[in-house]
Amino acid sequence: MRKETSTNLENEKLILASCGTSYTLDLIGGRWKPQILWRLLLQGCMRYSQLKNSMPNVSERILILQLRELEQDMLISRQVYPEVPPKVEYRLTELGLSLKPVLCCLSQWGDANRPNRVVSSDSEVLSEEL
Amino acid sequence: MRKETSTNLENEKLILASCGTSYTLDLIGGRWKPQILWRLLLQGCMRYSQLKNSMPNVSERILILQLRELEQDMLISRQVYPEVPPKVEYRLTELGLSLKPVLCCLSQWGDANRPNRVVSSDSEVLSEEL
DNA sequence: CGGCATCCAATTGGATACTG
DNA sequence: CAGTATCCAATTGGATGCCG
Repeated sequence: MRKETSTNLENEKLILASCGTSYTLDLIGGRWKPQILWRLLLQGCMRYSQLKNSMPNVSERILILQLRELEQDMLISRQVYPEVPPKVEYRLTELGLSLKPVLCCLSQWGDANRPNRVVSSDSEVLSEEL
Repeated sequence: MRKETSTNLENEKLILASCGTSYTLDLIGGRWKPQILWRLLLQGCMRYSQLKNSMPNVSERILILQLRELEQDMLISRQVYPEVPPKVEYRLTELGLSLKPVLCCLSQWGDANRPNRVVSSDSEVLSEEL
């Protein structure tokens, strides 16, 4: 006979919740993934060189690795144009686009609770638009 | 004279957004932090041994490190009772409690989009993952 | 009971140079 | 233009043992 039925229920809930949370964090928690995802969210579509030039603090290898992971996780798509010079475009997939409210949620909490945060009106504008 | 005013605005927005997102992820993105946070969210208050016994897959050192980080980031509080044997209780701070909607958001997206996810009440399958 | 110290393995991050 | 390859540093994760 099992005691603590309600505790077991609580346990199942937290296991489910923490699993889902960890899964999401695994996908978007990479060092540069938020920046990549936000750029693609706001720009819609970007070439590799655009991404690279807009993120000067990340080395090419790391950027490629992050892009490959996002691609394997089906969050972004990579389209190669077979021309010379080469042209590769990245954009969010449907799954990636579905992350929008999640990213928005994370951004808002972080912006609200980050010390020494920027208090200007840009953040509110951002919150409205997203 | 600056060209591309809209592009600059876009740039500011994404910087703000990705900064806030990265900040939040830095706080909750630790390997075991989702589990800890969810436990404290659902249980309200837990002793160290409770946490440890409920998370058999994490070593003590790592668990302590994660708890220390959460404490330094003001997400959880650590209360020591000066008695013998020692007694230490962990609970969420107000800031930690404010993460609830964020964690819910992450959990829901992960649960909805995780492949091979548990669709019904299979507690056995879940037990394996913890 | 609730840790900390030590030591080690694994993963991740990164600078640089080179290529089809 | 859009990457690879190589090599190396840093961070993280973890098992074990000891302590007040």
